[in-house]
Formats: sequence, structure tokens, C-alpha cells
Amino acid sequence: MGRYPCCKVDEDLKKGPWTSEEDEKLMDFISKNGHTNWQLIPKKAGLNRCGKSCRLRWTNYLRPDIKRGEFSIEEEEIIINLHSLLGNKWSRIAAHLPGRTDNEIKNFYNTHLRKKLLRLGIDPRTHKPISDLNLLINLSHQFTSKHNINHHLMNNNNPLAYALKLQAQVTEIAKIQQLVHSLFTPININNPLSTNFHENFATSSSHVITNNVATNTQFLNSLLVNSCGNIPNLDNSTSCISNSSELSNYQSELNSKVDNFEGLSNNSSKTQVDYNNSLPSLIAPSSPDQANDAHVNQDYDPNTLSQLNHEGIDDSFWNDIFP
DNA sequence: AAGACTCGCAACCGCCGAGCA
DNA sequence: CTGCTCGGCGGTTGCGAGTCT
Repeated sequence: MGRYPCCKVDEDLKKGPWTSEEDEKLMDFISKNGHTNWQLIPKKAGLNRCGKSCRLRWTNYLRPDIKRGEFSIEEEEIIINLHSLLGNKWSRIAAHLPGRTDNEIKNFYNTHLRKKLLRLGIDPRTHKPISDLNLLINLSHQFTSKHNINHHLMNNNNPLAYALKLQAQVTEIAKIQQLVHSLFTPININNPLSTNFHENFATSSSHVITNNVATNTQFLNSLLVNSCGNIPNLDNSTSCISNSSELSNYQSELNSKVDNFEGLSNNSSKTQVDYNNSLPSLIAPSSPDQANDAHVNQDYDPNTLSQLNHEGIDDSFWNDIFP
């Protein structure tokens, strides 16, 4: 099937930003007549616009139920959680955020959340810790050339050695992330859209969450943030998906679980469903196997942490690179 | 002060699937 | 079954505003 333009090319229709007069005409018409056929609306409303352009203007800007203003922390976390499950399915993500449009969420994710995740050493596309060697080589080039600093850290202009060093650091970060993930996983099971860890602590009834675990979790999390917090914004155009088939399998498995949840949330007669394993937290496990392992590893071993602490993260390393 | 650069976001483009004749 | 139309979606672009040099 060929592609058909939504509007005739020779019609010389107006493009670009909408004026307030045009907005008024469109709102006026839709409030009186509704929007059943977008192709007819511009003519009937007296607009020299393509029907598609009218629909976009209405759904993304003029609709009366649109929520304006900054995204809340809760909305941010919902977006990140759902994006880790659904990928770039912006319309499905938007369905869970009343008053927000897919376009708005897409823009917000690409401009703000993407950077936020990168700062935490998380790939915004896969929600996995960044550990791809080629990416690290690329990043090391970007940083040293962009900032024109710290060339001595390139190990005598050997980008591979430098990248290996970066990878070692990132691997340690990933270990800590995995620990944090394993501690959060049993907490975050009852509602995939739940965003508040404290709420989860309070409401989780099917698992015993001790104060000890909470304390250790907070400590680990702060360690993670302190270790990763100095990683700057990256303008990363490269992919670090090393195994796309594994990723797509994982994603489709998650999608079916989300479908289950969406079906459930649309159904008034909710039944208790065990979402065990259905929701990766902000950081997805490196593989489905690890996701399973995470459940087994619910007991926190303080020796593991002290070991990581000694041989692992070196804050001064990141500070040297990104002052 | 001004030109270069970066960033955020509204709007557009092109593809796809559903529905219909 | 086929071809056409429309609405919806995700990716991309372009422009204005802000920041940097």
C-alpha cells in the first residue's frame, strides 16, 4: 500500500506556528460541533490548515483537559518506570498520565529524563547500566575533546585503555545498582505504577520488610548516587544495546505483563494479582536471569558492601574527569 | 556587544493499521 | 480481496530564547 498525503500538495495550506486567531477558530468550531472528521474541520472552521495539523494542535495544545506546567516527581517516576517497560510507546505512557500528551511526555523524556538517567550511569534506552565498551570509548573521546581537559587521563592517548578503566568503574557501579535493585524488588511488586518507596514500605503486606533492610537500602542508594552523581550530561547519540534480540525478548515479556496490568486497571472488579518480577525498578536488571536472581538475593550481606566500598568506586576518578 | 552555540518545545513528516466500499 | 481514506503514532526538524565566549 502506498503512502497518501493527508492534504493535497497543491492546496498551499499554511504551516508553522498557530496564531491566536486560528486557535480561537478551531476551539470555537470543535466546542460547537465536536471533531468527527478532521479532514473537514479546517474547511468548515474557516482555517487554511491541513486536517492533521488541526488534530495535532487540538490534542497537544487546545484540548481543555490538558495539564500545563512542570512535571511532578511522581509523574517523572511513572514515566521512567513505564518507559523501562514499554520503550518509546509514548501514547501508552500518556494514557497513564491524565492531562499529559504523548508529545509532551516524549519531549520531556528526551530533554530532561534522558539526561537525568545518563547522569546516573543508566542507558535511557535500555534502563541498564552503561557498560558498553564502544560507547565508553566514544564518550571518553567526547569528554576530552569537548572540555579540552585531562588528556593525561587518556593513558598516553590510548582510548582503549582509558575505556577499560571507565568500564571497570562502571561495572562496580552496576554491582551496586544490582544490589539496590535486589533490595527494592520485593518492595515494588504490588503496583507497577507505584512511585514512592516509602509508600511501598508502608503498604507492602506480602513481604516482611525490616527496618534493617530499609536502612541498608537508603545507605546503598546514597552510595550509588554519590558515586554516580558526578557523571555529567552526555550528548549520546550512540546505542549501547549489545544484544538486541535479548532485549526485544525481554521487552515483549514485560509488555505482556504491562498488558495484564492495564487490563486489570481498566477492569472495575480488580482481583489480587502477584506482580512478583513484573516491574523492574528505575534500573532494569542486566538480564532476565539476573532479574530472577535478584529475588533470591533478598538478604543483605554487609560484607559485600564493605568489599565493594574498598575495591570499588573511586569518587576522585570521576571528579578528575569532570571537575 | 555581538556572534556562536545550546536547549527546549511546538509542529511537521512519514509510516502504519483499522475500517470501509 | 483490494484499494482508498483517515486517524494515530513515533521520529525529526526548525525556530525562538537563553547562555557562552
